[in-house]
Amino acid sequence: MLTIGQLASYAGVTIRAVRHYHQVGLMPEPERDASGYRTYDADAVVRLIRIRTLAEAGVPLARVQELLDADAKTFSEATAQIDRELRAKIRELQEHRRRIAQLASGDSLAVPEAVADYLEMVRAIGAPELLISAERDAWILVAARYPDQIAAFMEDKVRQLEDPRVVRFYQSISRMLSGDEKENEHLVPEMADLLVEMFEEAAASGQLEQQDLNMDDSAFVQLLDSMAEGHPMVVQLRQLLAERGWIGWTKIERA
Amino acid sequence: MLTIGQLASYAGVTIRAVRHYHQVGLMPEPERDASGYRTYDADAVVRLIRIRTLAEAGVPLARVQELLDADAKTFSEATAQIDRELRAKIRELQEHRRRIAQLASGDSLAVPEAVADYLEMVRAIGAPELLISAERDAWILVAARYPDQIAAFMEDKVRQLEDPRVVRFYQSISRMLSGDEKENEHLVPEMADLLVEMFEEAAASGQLEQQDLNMDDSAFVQLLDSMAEGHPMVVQLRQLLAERGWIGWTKIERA
DNA sequence: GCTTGACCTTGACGCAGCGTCAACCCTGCA
DNA sequence: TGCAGGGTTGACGCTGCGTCAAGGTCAAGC
Repeated sequence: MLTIGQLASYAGVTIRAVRHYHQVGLMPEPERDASGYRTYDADAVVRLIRIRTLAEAGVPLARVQELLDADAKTFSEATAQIDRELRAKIRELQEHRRRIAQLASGDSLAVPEAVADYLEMVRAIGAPELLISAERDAWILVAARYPDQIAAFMEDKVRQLEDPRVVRFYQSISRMLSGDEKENEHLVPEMADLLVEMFEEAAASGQLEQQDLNMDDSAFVQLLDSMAEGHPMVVQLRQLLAERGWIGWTKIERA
Repeated sequence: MLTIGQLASYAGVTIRAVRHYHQVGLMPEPERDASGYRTYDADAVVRLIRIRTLAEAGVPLARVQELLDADAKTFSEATAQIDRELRAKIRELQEHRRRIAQLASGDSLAVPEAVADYLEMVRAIGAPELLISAERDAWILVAARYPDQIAAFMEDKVRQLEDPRVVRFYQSISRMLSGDEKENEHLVPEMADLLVEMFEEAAASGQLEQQDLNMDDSAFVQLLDSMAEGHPMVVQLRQLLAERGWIGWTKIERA
């Protein structure tokens, strides 16, 4: 007769594993000796080795029993099923590897490549890092909300950068952030004028209606607005724009 | 301001996941409104999306924090590390697939191929299934105890099958199991004679000493003996062998 | 006969990442 | 005012054991 330790060592498993198999009903609890020790015979070793063999092949414990007393047909069906599950897990992990590799190579966490490219252009024209980082956050939101449209949005934004006034606008922001208060008193109204000029053009060419189609979720627009309003400059600008008849920020509308 | 449901839906995760992230400290618990509801802002959405992005790439939650505020170098080291872990898991699963395939194709659970081949030969010479199944169990034990030597053991056993007396011995067992009591009274002493004859030869050619080298674990020998003693025929045979000066079963010795 | 160390016992938490009740409160709309 | 559809905390479930904790038991050496 064997103790649990001898059983476990003959079968090449841990004592804890044996007790676990008792607990889940894979092996019946054996007789106890006078002092309460479990006593095993050779058949228990054989059964335990069979269990171990299946477990080491990736068979979930919950299905080991069914495989142990399966006929050839049932057995091969079950192994085929388990193999499918193993393949699925492997595919999942490979997908993880793909994503990890993308993150490692990619510019910045959680933004699609198109956004990263756009942000690089914005940086190139001299926008401050503070703004770039704020834009990145905003576009992360947009990309999560409209994953299919983010590429089109970025095309639009890149085209807008061709307008020298847009470039001037970003550069003004840069000057504002590094400059002193006094200078900013000129700057902000100038920027408002610039924006109004562009808004009028956009309205004339029908671009404002296109905006309506894209940004149909007003709660989401409010959310993006709320991010921008973290900066006093935006608040100030929106005030001036409102005086000139334009409201909104993420989504621009005539008052 | 957002509720937890809105936050979760913007970020594309479940409410339960958000609460879990609070619990493990990945996201700080936000302010509550008058009625105890959690209230979130846009930054929370951004943070949550970043977390989701990492989690979906297979980064363990415990390391997400560290990756979120890592510089480029730390980040790439960490992702390399995680990729190694993913590869290791994939290898493990592939090993499981290999084993499952072996089991599916193999003759019988948990026996090495050499044993399965030997058992097939035993079956071919007309041994009864009961004995084959008992032999299989015994060899499962031996293979687990001496994995490196099992192939050599099988070579020995296959060679033994070339002796016509061994074949006759197995066939006698077959007759015994199917025959009636009266006939067995002759059979068992005959079998004992046959065994003694072979033992004497083995002793003369020095094969018994080789046995000593292989079976050095006396507790294990006892274990195997105990399996055989499940059958009254073995008990009877051992009695007769003992009278003729031979003791043991798994390991044969002169009295 | 006593100590020592190795082995046995049960019980319970821990791990990863949430899913899924349960039982109850809050809010907005008809 | 009632109801549907949010929200809240709390706790168990899943997988396969590892790892304490707090003992009782056994064999061996003194």
